[in-house]
Amino acid sequence: MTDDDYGAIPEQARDRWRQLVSVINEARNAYYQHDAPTIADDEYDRAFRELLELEERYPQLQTGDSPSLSVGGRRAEMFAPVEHLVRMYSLDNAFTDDELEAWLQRVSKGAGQVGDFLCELKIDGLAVDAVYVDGRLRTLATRGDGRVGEDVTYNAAFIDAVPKVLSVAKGASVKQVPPLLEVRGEVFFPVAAFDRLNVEQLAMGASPFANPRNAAAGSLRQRIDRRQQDLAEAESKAGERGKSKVERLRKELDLAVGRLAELRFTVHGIGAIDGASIQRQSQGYTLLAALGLPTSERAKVVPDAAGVRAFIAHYGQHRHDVEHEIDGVVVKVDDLAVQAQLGETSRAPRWAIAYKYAPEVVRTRLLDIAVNVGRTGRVTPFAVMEPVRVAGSTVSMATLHNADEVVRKGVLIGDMVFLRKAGDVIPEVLGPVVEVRTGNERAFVMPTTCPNCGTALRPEKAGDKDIRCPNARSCPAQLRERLAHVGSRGAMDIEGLGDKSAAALLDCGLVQDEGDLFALTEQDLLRCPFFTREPSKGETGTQLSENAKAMLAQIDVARTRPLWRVLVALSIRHVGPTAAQTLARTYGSLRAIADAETAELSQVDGVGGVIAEAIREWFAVDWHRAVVEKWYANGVQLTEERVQTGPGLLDGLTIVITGSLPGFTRDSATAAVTDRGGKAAGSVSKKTDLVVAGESAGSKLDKALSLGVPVVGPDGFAALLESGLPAALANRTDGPQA
DNA sequence: CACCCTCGAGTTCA
DNA sequence: CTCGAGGGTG
Repeated sequence: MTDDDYGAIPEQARDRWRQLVSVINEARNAYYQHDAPTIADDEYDRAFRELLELEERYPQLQTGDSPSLSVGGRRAEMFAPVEHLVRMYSLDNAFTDDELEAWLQRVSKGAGQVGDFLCELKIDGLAVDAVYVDGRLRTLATRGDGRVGEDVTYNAAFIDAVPKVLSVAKGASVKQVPPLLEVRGEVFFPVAAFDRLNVEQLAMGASPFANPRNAAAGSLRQRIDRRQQDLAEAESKAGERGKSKVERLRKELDLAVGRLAELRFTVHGIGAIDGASIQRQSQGYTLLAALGLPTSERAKVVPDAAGVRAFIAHYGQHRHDVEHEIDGVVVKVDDLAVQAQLGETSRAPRWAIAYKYAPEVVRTRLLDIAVNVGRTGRVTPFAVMEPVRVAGSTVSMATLHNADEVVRKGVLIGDMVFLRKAGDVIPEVLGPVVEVRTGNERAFVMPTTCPNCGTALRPEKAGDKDIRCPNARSCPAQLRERLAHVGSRGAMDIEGLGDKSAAALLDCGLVQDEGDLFALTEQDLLRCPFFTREPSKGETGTQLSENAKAMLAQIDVARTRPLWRVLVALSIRHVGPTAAQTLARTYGSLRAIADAETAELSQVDGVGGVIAEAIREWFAVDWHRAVVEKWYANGVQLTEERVQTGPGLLDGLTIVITGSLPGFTRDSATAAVTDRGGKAAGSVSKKTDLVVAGESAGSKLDKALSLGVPVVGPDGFAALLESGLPAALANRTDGPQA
């Protein structure tokens, strides 16, 4: 039983097809009408390929308006599709050393004798396919989907680095030029040319290219033919008036051609070849070089896995000493017989891998610096950037902390900026690429009034770097953020109460502030479309959505949360989980804390004059006290039994937990420590007694090792909770020192 | 009064 | 993760 021809088409497939068609058509329109792609090329290719596959399976889908029927559609008008003689595979990636080792293992298992490896740099450029017939360039095409690419032969004429005619070098081992030769390589801009190009782009008022790959693709895609036609046309009917137009067109053509001339080309593979036989990949390179094709001087044959590691390590150190940008190293099994033995998967050869260097710094355009108002009124500038892929995800925003920080980083709005992921997670703007400044950039000016409520901003205290919106009572941003904070994991932990629902509750007028939260009823929520859904069969009237019901249930459960969570939820300045826990433990009720003298409060460990005063001031505000009263009236528990904890197993110990531990969440692991009288600190210092490192532990582990703080794994953590520090230390994983 | 250690706050993307 | 800033110690 097959789905072919007359089988029913699953609804999913039809939906997906519609989705793909709209993505593709949209991308084509954007590209041809505005010359500005909405999606990345590989995304387009992926969508197109998926469409073809889908239509192959369900031919009924291929209606007359499918983009697949106009192969490349309008794209074909630009650059005709070219089928590669031999399919161009993509390469599997290794992002970590472990993945590299796994590949080395697989290779040695899959082949009896692997022999040499060929290591080469992975150039950040555009993969192309060149076909030479009788030594003459017949076609140059982009990689496309690996089977079919776009014909850019016309432009190839202007790329000096791509040989148009091959000839045999004197003294070469080959006797003659092969009658048919298909080579693969990378077209790229050297870093210096790339920077110049971006300066040019900016001068023309166009966006700079984010990376050399985009620049190479953009340059290769230029309609040189059309520009030439336009120029010829203008010249033929050039009156006095048309003269400036001719000049302009000529200048543009020169620029476009000049760009192509700056492209470099490095070959790194053979597709089809007639009239020559080779046994090794490296031998192939020698042959190509002998024919006058540009091969990399940096490719190196190494005898074993150790050689591979050394090559990778070397260029990891000297990444930026090369004239082009490198995103990694390609490792290939050199022996073609072994390559054949290992074979290919459906998408990539098993005999090669692309090792990608890990910590990435990319460039992108700083479009704007906007400001955000947080729950405490703090005004934080953040960078709004052209979305760019860095270290595994697409980033478009990054915090800039405060106005001083913007000045310190020296970035201007409109700058090209360096961006990285700090700790591989949090995007961080490093600074501007000053070389490509045009003078059109403008400095960021910190607003003086709140963008949300218009209140004049001011620092809380003289000398503070942060400036704040003092309108805590009615600034919409602060209200929303505070409300969402009540629901957050560190506070009352109400699932379903986040930014979105907080905004909805306020917009619909269901709450005036966080005080009304615990009085919410089903009837209330029904008045707000955000929390409702259409009635299904058999129901009458608008219904509460499942999410809304769940949120109400969570709000109900939250009424009996421990006192410290209530304290955190109130957003009292400087009172976070740690201070709240000591306060709750010391006083046992919110009333006692509200009534305490500042002198008394500041005796509490971790609470000093500033925090004590902040607490007193908070409770002195009428509407703050009203919040507490409303919560109390609606059943929120404001006291807790002071559990007399006997001497704990971990009394006086400071433990830092990093990474993920099997069987624990971050919170439950810290709770396990504090329950036993220990202190679960957030950062490692000399005072740390023990670091518990779980899966994928990060910089804290490094810090511990450098400070000589003992480190244990999950086993050690179990021992710690069971029988204390000495038992845990028996499980040290950092190489115990005496 | 330095300094170091912590905490709080804001924050990104899938 | 990073910055700012409070708390505590020498």
